[in-house]
Amino acid sequence: MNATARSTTTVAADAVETTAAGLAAEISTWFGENARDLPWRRAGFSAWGTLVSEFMLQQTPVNRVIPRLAEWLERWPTPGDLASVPPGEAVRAWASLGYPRRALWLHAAAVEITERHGGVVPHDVDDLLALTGIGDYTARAVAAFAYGHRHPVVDTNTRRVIARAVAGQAEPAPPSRRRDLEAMSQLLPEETVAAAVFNAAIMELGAVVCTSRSPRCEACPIRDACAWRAAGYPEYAGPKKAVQKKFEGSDRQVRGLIMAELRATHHPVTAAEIESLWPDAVQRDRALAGLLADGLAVCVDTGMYALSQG
DNA sequence: AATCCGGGGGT
DNA sequence: ACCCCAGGATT
Repeated sequence: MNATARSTTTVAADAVETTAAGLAAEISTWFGENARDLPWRRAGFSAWGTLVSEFMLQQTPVNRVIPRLAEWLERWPTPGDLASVPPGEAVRAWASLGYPRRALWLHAAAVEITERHGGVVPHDVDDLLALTGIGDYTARAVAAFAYGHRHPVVDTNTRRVIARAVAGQAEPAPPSRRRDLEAMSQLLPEETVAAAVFNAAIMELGAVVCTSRSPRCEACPIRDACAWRAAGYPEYAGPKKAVQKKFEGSDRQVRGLIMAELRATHHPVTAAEIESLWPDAVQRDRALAGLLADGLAVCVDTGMYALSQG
């Protein structure tokens, strides 16, 4: 059952109206009064800034992104500025945001924007999707937030809010591009500006109120319309998410140690220095080989490694 | 559809 | 200890 299907129910005057339009209006009003003051919400924030922020926010929490974003935009205020430096500089400046190939991909996207789009971040979702490292979420987020275009934007927060408020389930089903966009389209206001606001508003609600664990339902603007609440907060019955392997002792940890060493120095790192980072030679070699294959590290001489020079 | 890919903070 | 985080690419 979706919000539209429940819309025939007459509700008390002070209750949240449970039409799609009513839900969107309530969430957007709440957002207007409770939105966090984030850099990418400042007036005049550039489309390039939005794109950089969205890359950084791919699996890295807001609070860790903010300081790096400021550094990046001061150093590389346009795509052309980033495109003009070696990719290794982007990887170094990425610091410990995690998943450093995002830095490589962001650099590649900057080059593509410079070469194919005259240095202007494209408006068109398909043009954005064609850029390295930009997928379904980021393409729509840039089009909607940087340029105000009307597109459904679906991130993990949005998926969770819809799963609860509309579908009455504790957690969203595994991501499905078509289903997720369809569900969000049902809620998205027709009017362009209202749509852009709502895209941000529902994400914010999921980020600060309708959180994955310990949701703050008492502070939720649509608690009276929430299907999950109405159903008595049933537990999630769908397929279990795969338990991610523990970080300690993983290849990812070893890759991270090597990358930290490469970032820390401005001269090539020797094989001996890399050896000192991890005792297991097989795993160490596998990690280094992976970094070389990914282009995150390069072999500048026999047994000498560095960040990508260009 | 499943796996891989960092790192840090909340519970 | 375990979970989660404004995901995307690859197989």
